[in-house]
Amino acid sequence: MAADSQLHHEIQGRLQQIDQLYTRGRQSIVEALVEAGSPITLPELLGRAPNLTQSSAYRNLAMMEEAGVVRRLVHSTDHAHYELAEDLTEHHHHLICRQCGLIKDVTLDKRLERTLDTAFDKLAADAGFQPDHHDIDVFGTCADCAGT
Amino acid sequence: MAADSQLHHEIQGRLQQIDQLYTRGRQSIVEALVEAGSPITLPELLGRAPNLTQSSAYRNLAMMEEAGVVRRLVHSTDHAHYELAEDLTEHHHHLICRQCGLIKDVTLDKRLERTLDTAFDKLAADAGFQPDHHDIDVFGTCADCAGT
DNA sequence: TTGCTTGCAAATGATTTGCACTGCT
DNA sequence: AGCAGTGCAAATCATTTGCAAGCAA
Repeated sequence: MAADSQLHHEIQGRLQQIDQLYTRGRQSIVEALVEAGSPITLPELLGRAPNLTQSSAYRNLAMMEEAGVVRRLVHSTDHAHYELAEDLTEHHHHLICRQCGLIKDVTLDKRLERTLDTAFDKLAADAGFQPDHHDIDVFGTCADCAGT
Repeated sequence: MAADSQLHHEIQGRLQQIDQLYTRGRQSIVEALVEAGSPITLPELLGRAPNLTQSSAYRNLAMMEEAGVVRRLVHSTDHAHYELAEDLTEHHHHLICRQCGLIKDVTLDKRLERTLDTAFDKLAADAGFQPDHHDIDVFGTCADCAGT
């Protein structure tokens, strides 16, 4: 709970920086994302917070992405998935089930992450890129779908 | 040239396996992807092969994705990008410019790839996943946009 | 011929937007 | 009162699909 109110406070701060209020509806979105625990789609979000309206949810998610509060993931043709920004949670990657679309968060060990960052920095530099973030998605079949 | 006709032959084989012909239009798509050298969007594809029609291009790309000939990348809200399947080219990852959307292919060294695969297999196993592929996208700013 | 492919135009579905209304401050 | 936020309904835009006509085996 303490961690939660800390989170809400931090978020309010980030919204303030772009002159936005942390309204009840926006809090509902954040709470739904926290409770979900992994990236969810807009319909899923509305299911978890029925007080929300589709258009406002889209609007607020877009605004909060601006504010660095949420992140939008696009892996498939249909619904994008949303999760809290990484620096509000933890640096992590995704295990994605090709069958059902389930997305599971996973973390790599620090040493390996450091190795990767070094490798990416070098690669990017060679290509004239200035890297600022990396995503790793591992595709496969989840336990449920494997049993099909 | 030799490598190219080899490629076309291989592709024709893959299409045959799902009872599809390697028609002129489909060849145009593949040629455009080869010439592009990096993932391109549908409008870009049509620009490179003006003989193509939008709907047929979409249809054929979808079918060729089925056949394991092309891959569809979805990183942003707008147009998806298409590239040849990895086993027709080479295992690689993407450097993506946040400003202009440019996507550049890069490869990691074999040793690091092996380390990663091992790590992912372990992670996935712990989560009950059966992994079959990984994508790594490095986001940042490309040389052109950095000069803005 | 005999279907598989194509092109055109219309449909679909996620996301966005206009506008009038509600609720803070 | 005054303006940011919301909900509703209509608009967008990438992608998909139905159908009639063209092309390859």
